[in-house]
Amino acid sequence: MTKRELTQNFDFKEAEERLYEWWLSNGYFKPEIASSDAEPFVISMPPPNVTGALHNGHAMFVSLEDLMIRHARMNGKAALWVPGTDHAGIATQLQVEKMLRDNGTSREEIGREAFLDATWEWTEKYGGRIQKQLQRLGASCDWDRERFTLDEGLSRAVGEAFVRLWNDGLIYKGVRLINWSPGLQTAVSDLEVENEKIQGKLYYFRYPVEGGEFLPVATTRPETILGDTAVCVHPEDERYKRFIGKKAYVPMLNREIPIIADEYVDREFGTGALKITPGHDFNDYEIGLRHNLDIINIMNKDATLNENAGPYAGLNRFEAREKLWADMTEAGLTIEVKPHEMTVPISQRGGEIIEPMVSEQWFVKMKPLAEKALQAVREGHIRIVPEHFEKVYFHWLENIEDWCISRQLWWGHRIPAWTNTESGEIKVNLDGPPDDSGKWEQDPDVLDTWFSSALWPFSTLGWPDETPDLQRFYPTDIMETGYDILFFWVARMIMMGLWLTDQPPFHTVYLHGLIRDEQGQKMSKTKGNVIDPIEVVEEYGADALRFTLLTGATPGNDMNLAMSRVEYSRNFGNKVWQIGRFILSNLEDEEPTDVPQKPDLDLPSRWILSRLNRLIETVDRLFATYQYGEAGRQILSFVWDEFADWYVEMSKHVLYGSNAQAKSSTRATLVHVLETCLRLLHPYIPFITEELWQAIPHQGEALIIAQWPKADTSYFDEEAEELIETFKELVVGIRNVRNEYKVEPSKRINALIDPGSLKDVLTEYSYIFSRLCNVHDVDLLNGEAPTNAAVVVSADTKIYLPLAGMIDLEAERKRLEKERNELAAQIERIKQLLANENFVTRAKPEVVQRERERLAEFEASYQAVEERLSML
RNA sequence: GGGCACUUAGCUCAGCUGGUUAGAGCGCUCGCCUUACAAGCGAGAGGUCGGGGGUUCGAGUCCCUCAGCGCCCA
Repeated sequence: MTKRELTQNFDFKEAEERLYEWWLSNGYFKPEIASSDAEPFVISMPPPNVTGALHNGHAMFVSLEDLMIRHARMNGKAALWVPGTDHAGIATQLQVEKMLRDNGTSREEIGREAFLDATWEWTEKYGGRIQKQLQRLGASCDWDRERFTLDEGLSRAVGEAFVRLWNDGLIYKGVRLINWSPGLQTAVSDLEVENEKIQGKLYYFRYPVEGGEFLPVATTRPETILGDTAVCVHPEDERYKRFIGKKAYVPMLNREIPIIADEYVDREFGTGALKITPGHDFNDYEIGLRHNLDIINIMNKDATLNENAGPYAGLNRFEAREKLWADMTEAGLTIEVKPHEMTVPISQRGGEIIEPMVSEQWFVKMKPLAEKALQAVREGHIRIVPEHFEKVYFHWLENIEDWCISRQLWWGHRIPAWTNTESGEIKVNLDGPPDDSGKWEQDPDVLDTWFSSALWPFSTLGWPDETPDLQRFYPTDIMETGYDILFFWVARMIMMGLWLTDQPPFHTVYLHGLIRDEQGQKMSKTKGNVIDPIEVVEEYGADALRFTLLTGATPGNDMNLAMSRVEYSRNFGNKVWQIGRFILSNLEDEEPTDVPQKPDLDLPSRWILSRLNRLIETVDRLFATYQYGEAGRQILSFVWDEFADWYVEMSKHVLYGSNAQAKSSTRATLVHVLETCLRLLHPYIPFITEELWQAIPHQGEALIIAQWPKADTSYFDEEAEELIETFKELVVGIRNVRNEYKVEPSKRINALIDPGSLKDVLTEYSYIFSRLCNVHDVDLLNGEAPTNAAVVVSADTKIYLPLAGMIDLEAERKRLEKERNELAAQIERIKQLLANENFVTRAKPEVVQRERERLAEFEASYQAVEERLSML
């Protein structure tokens, strides 16, 4: 490949789409790019809503999962990332219903079949948008294997799962109190209900009791009085004991109900007497079951009151509350109304208040499924990162309730159950009615969308068929998603996977946090603080967004996304680009693709290669424990703070010099270090690294399939690292002096070195001073140290900077005294440490040794500063 | 009510096998267009790591406790 002239900056707008297309068309995203016997590495993408648009949660999972996939691919694995979308029952149906309303019709009007046609049209129109947006972020998933929860294969999987669970006795149909969404007109599961704290009221009133007495009762929902089937007191409550067993009369309806006793009652709350409405309250429902109470449903599907509410029929819940209370007041039955903080159940989707209602629905019996899921994590077959979410997972599964899976919607997988119109018998059958009698009616409901999502890791690979993909790529490896759907999705996948495939669907769950705005506020349209990832990509490039998300968060913790961080990430990309430009412009005709021979390496090269290989080792260690953020920061720090700021600067002396062999060796080192860094960075910032890699000398056809670097410990070079440390200390010291004495940056000054024990190396590499702190002549000190000079000290090395006419002896004394005091404090601290016998005997030997060495250095420096002070 | 996290520089956050003088970005001060980079370079200021107690030779890091803030479940 011929070298390209690099533009001044990376033109991500031009390059991103081109590179993506190129990767895609070369089949790099497919696991088949690896050798046929390669170990697979598989991630199932959390399927976004088919008609949805990209938000930061998507950007987060793409960044993380693409990083994992690219890393695995570079490690020679058969990396497979299965993409797809979710039919999102409620959300999509709501969108289509709104469209129908806007067109002056409704789903009821056009009927089920036409509605489904309209919804398919809708998904075809708006589906695909999210895929393109994922691609803009660089998602290297295998689009040939893309799936949709409602496509034919997955629908078959859903049917199969339903049948198996039914046959195993884990699915049942029953009448129970469920969460009803009056706005959506469907049942929802416990998880789809959110509890919101509100400032409500507690209503105190008098419950009429036989014999003309009254029992004081308090309630937060007076309208449910109409559905009361008992009044309950604590069995040991002296105030009310005598009422137990008597009859009470429902206010305004005069329906007769019993007064019962149950220890559930909290004597401290309200009046200590509880009205029981089993038809509209979960706690009351439980009490009702215990006491065999009647269950009266007083509401219609739209939460208006029904005929059981007598004169209040037809009113909605809130009107009924007002009217009933007014009527009771008139009847002299009310006592008082007090402000009361309470929680109300809110629909996750519709936002309206959920009504507990008795209804016939389909349920999955969860206990047997949960048992297996608990075991899998307890026994370590599945690991959750970060670990503390395991506790959350345990707690939820240990207290799990049955899952209401039927939805009174049309968009979704229709329940494959048939009811005999004559006998009422229920049969589950996948392909049409159980027989041709014409007496079977299919259940009108569809399944909760999460039911199909729960099968995702294996249904996308072909289950229930034993396809080659299922055999090779299942179980998958990592499930990466947000902690907010741990119960909704992750736990259910684990349960279904274990039950239906006898295997954990993945061995690791990696949970990321939520993305908030810079102030830590949740992003919302109403607050107007939403950051659109696509806009960020357009302004700063996909790499910048990815790098920010990857290095700005730790597993399981929320992240506050600040645009200043995105900008910084973009700047880092630019820094990498500029290093590339510098190296390319200094290669002349050389095309080094190997590291130079070790004997040819100069000190700076030995140093940077040692640092590079340590970096690789560190990054590998961090990757092994999923610490991608820390790994990314380490790479940045190496590239910017060590490679660019020091090695590249030092290399200029050689590159601009005349020693051909030294030039060659330095060029090779520059290319090698950059090329290795590009490989390390590729999973983070795939676009700019691929573009740059193609431009510099390299082996292989594409960075995306290049080998992940391996640390070569033979490059570890403690001596070089210590020497360069000393150089850096001296250089910073000289720059500091220049700054303090306000020496013009452009002015070249001279230096006299008293090299102490480092004579040879300081002499050989004295150019470092001239190049990095603009020092003109660097000479060895001959004889007496000059008086009119500032001094920089590191251990037994001293550098004098004769600044004729600029040195204020008093200022120099102060500067050195400050330094002396700091050194003295350090020496004192270490001496105390070493005087502590416990430290010397119990601390690790290398720690003690290190402290001894440091003490020696500090003492040498101290002595030098002291000497200098005495001369001034 | 139960459970789980969090509290580190002015702001936003790293710091996961306990071990140099606790780091970064933004912001702030001073100085620089030094032929890869002003999306940059150089030099700085700024923190008793929420309070208290404990374990340890040694604690931002482990344990207990209190406080504050947040999330999940009921």
